[in-house]
Amino acid sequence: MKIAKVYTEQTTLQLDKPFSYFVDENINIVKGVRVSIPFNSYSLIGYVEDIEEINISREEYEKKMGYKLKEIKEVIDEQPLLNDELISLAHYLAEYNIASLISCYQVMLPSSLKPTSSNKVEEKYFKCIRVIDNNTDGLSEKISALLKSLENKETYLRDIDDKYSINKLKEKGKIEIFEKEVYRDVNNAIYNHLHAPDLTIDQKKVMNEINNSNDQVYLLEGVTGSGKTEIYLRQAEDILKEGRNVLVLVPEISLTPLMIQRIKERLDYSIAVLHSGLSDGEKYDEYRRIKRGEVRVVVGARSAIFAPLSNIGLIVIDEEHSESYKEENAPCYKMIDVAIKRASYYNCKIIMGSATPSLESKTRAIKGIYHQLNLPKRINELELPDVSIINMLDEVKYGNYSLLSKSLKKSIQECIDNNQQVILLLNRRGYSSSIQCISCGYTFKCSNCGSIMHYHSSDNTLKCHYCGKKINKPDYCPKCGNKYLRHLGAGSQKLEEIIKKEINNSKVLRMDLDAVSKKGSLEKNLEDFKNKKYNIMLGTQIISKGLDFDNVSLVGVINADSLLYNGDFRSSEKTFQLLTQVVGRCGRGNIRGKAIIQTSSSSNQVILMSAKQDYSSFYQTEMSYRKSMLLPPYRNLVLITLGHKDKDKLYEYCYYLKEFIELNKNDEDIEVLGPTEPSLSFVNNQHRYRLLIKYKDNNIYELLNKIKNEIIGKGYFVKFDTSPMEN
DNA sequence: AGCACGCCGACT
DNA sequence: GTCGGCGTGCTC
Repeated sequence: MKIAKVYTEQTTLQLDKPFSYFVDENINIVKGVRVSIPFNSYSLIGYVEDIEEINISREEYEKKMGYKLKEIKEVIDEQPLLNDELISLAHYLAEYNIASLISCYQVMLPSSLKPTSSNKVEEKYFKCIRVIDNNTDGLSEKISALLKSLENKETYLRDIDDKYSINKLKEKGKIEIFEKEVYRDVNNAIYNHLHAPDLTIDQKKVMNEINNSNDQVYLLEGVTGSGKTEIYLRQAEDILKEGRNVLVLVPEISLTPLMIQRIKERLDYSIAVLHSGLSDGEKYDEYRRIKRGEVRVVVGARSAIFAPLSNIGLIVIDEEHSESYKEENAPCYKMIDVAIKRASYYNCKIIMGSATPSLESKTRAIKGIYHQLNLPKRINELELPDVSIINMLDEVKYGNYSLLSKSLKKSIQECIDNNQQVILLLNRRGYSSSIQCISCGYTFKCSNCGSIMHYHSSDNTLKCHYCGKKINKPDYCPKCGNKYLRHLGAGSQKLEEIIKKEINNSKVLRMDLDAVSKKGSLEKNLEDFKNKKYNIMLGTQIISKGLDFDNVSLVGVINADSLLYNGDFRSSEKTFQLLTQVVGRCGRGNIRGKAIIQTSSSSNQVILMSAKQDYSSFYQTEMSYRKSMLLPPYRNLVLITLGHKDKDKLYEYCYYLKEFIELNKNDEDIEVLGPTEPSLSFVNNQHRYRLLIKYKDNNIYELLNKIKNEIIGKGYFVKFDTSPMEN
């Protein structure tokens, strides 16, 4: 008798175990496919983890196990969805991130192949013509010419205008029309081939260092515009020549077109793209092209790390420090961890580059876990932009309440008058933010722990997301008594209006989420900006990375403070990275770039250091802060988010759980903080609280699994994050 | 998670 | 009497 061990599509940890189903002898089934199954009183999609051959009867098995077996209703796939490497990767993901196995399979697969009941995508077919008899006897001149033109190849019916003659040929049995599968083509642009530029001395040194080393992970630290991409391209070229494949990760969907262009201009190998901006159909097709071995290079955002590419010879991770490499939903994986796992399987190198490496990665490089590489200078001896800092408090003092300082306004106008282009960064934090006194720049800090407090409009309070302290929002600034308290983070539409009104000849391109989410519009917008259809690009963080326009000579940062005061221990790091990146967007052509940073904290060290692009000072300063506060990378964190519709009950349970952890921890170095309210404290009709575990080098997984088992079945929503980016 | 079952209050 | 609120328990 055959038994299928099936995981249901339900991602809850409570159901994170296989259920046995009876498999009829006549059913063709292999492990690793999706099936339709009856479950409890309803019907679900399941994933067949294993098929077992058992030599007792169904009745005996049922008696022994104490439950009735149900039968698989339908087998959905013929072939396994994933190969052995990716199956074991799913198990690793589940274990490492304390997530259900099925949720791991679901993030790894494109939605059309996910084991869930939601939408299905089908292959796309075009009608295609094939000649079966090329004898032209008795045909008119026109029709025989057509038949000749169709010979020895397959022609899409839609490419033939003369449908009448085609029908004639078909009637006479000269041709047949069949359905041919076509891929939905997502990156069909063709670029002119470019020759490789000469390498700088630094670049040569880096290339040699990689080629002569057997280390696995390389951290390529290079200032903006230092030619990191050239290193990726050269390394990729060598690997592709050897016959091995290359996986390239970029932080945002918006950077894929540019990366693909760079690769296509230089390397003549087939490329696939994978990111969430593709339609389900496109993703399905790209996925299968990769799986069938039809592509050599895959470019994509975070989830592309699960591309079914085999024989990987190199993984490139651009802008290594990027937050977007962290998945915030279960399984809350860190892409870099997955990359390292896959690289060890294929025994290949990972090259990750950044101008501002994350503290974790830099620390690993210093310890020698990663191999440090440096590109300290911009190529062509280009100078870094000239950066000035504008104190917005002074502007207010002199009666300018606008979002634009006089100096920035003047520079924008100059730039436009000289036919050059401007990038303006407007930082905005969506749901909750801090508030700041417009007059003295005071921001509210928690009196318990010194963290920045968040404003919550629902009950007009300020809350500390670290220790949980909550106060009512004061009406006046406690420092200077001013009653104008401004929310950090103003809208991009407002700024667009101001610019249109105050700057002559401005042609503004607004790049916010709406502009990017619409399919194809991003590429078009970037292209239009490159072709100077616009002279000002205004946007949020998406414009800070990777963009490379020769004609941009001015970068303006509207409000450098908004990230700084978002109440997270990584806020300094994020601010430094963002400012350094965005300043690096200008002065990449022949003109020396200029950057203007507007801030209400003009003496803030982080802002001053990013203006100087001084990564090493920043690293020193921030590390000593992290050390004194016992924060990563000196400590590891685990964030447990719990949810329930009854807020009081949830709060009480959080305290119970905190106690539970205290009792079960086997090491004094393990500390539990909270419960605290997350910035999104009410989701899907559920309240949320979080507990934060801090630990040093202990093996925490035994404890985490105990916690998991304690929570399971109590009716609470739970999410584990073993490498949280925030607190 | 999602569904059935069951126990209680307030309606025609 | 019976409709529907949600707490509880189970899923091969």
